[in-house]
Amino acid sequence: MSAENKSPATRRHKKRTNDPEGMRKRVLDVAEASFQARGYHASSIGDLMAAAGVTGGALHHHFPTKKALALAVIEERVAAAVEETWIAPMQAAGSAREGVRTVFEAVATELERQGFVRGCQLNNLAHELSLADPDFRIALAGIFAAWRQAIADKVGADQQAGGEQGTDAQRFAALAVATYSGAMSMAKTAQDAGVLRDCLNALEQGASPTSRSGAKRRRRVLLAPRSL
Amino acid sequence: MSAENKSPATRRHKKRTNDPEGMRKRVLDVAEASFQARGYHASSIGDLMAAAGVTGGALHHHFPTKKALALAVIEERVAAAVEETWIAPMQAAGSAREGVRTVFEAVATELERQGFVRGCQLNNLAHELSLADPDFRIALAGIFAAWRQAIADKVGADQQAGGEQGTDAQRFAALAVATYSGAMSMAKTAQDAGVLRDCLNALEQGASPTSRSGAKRRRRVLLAPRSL
DNA sequence: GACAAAACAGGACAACCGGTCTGTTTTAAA
DNA sequence: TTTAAAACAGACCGGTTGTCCTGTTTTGTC
Repeated sequence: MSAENKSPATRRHKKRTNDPEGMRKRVLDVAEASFQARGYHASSIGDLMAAAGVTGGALHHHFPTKKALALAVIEERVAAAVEETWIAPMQAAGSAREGVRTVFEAVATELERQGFVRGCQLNNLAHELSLADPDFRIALAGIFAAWRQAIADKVGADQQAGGEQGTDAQRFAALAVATYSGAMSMAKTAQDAGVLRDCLNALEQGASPTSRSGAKRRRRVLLAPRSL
Repeated sequence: MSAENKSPATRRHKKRTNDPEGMRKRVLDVAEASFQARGYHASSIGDLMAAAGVTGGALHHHFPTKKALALAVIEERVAAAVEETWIAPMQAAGSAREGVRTVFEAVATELERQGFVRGCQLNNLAHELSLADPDFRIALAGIFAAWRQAIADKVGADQQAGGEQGTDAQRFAALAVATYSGAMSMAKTAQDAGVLRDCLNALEQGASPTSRSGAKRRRRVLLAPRSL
């Protein structure tokens, strides 16, 4: 099966192209996709090798253990995904609330377009790996913290611009992240992205009672009387 | 305790107490705990057998496959956990918002008492198994639906009592469940239940923007949701 | 008591997992 | 050119996985 490359310029057939960066990227691509679709434990390195078209020697050269591979996926790919879909749009938004709405709607639209819901990469791995290994947990917690901080920073910017005076930035950020994460969890389980819009609407409508127009809006709630 | 020597023969037999219900319960107990602590794929049936003190034959008699065992855990234990910690307290609460607050605080207090966060059983399994098998996904989706419905029903009851007139029951329920699920996800990853209180406070403070004057509330999402 | 079915014991097994090992090729510095 | 290290190939191995199988004991029914 040789005698394929008989170009006179090439004296010997180099059937191997050393491309460490490219090979590493291919492995990370496949691992990222498989971890998302099947999870960490359900993804065998044999499957990953076959899907990426790499040999065991090559894979173990770049990632000595499966844990190292997962850690690389978390630190490089999952963090980048959160950066791309949340942090950057949030910084580019006109306000924190506008940014949250934009991301929710963009994700919902994208999910409806592609027809099925794979879930949030960060939450998927966080649930499976947080208790499995402290290194995993710390890496994942860092991404959550950066995500929340980006939203809180935007609220802080809004406040310096005169808005959001009654808002606690950290709490608002926690609520936004929690709502998104939980909504994605339900969307994945129900295979229906509609719950994302439900949550966004409920969030924007305000969670405080009777915060509708017409009457004086009373915030700060705390239910008044004990009915019943 | 009664008759050890029921047989006149001197050959010793292992005294075996046939207790199908008890053995089944023991297996479910161990499986529920292990799935919660380590997840489905990371829990081997060998470990479960050892922890429950049952043999392979016994386990296989009650649960032919690992999938059947997990399905039983989901339908019997996870559903019961949601019923106990959410649905029943919600029905017993004075109002929907009061019920949500009560549950959030109760869970946060309990987590702080025991010192670490194992996460929400439903969400843990939902993330790992929703895409793994349609049977898993449907069973888990049903629990999510019942959970949301219990909250929505309470909002409906509040509305019939004169309150919550401006609230969309379904959306409110989705938001409550999403917030709890997402907050638990962060709490598990950070091993800190404080985010539960942050989210609850943000929820009660109201997420509606302060500066928005004209409440242009839209009733329905326009995008026609594609099936799936 | 007879007897079929349920309940349980425990070994066996093939497939698979993650990791290691040795060897070969490519690269780049000296 | 020499040479050491990096990059890659591919076989190999011990342990584990989930499941199946045969056999034994208990239970319920007549």
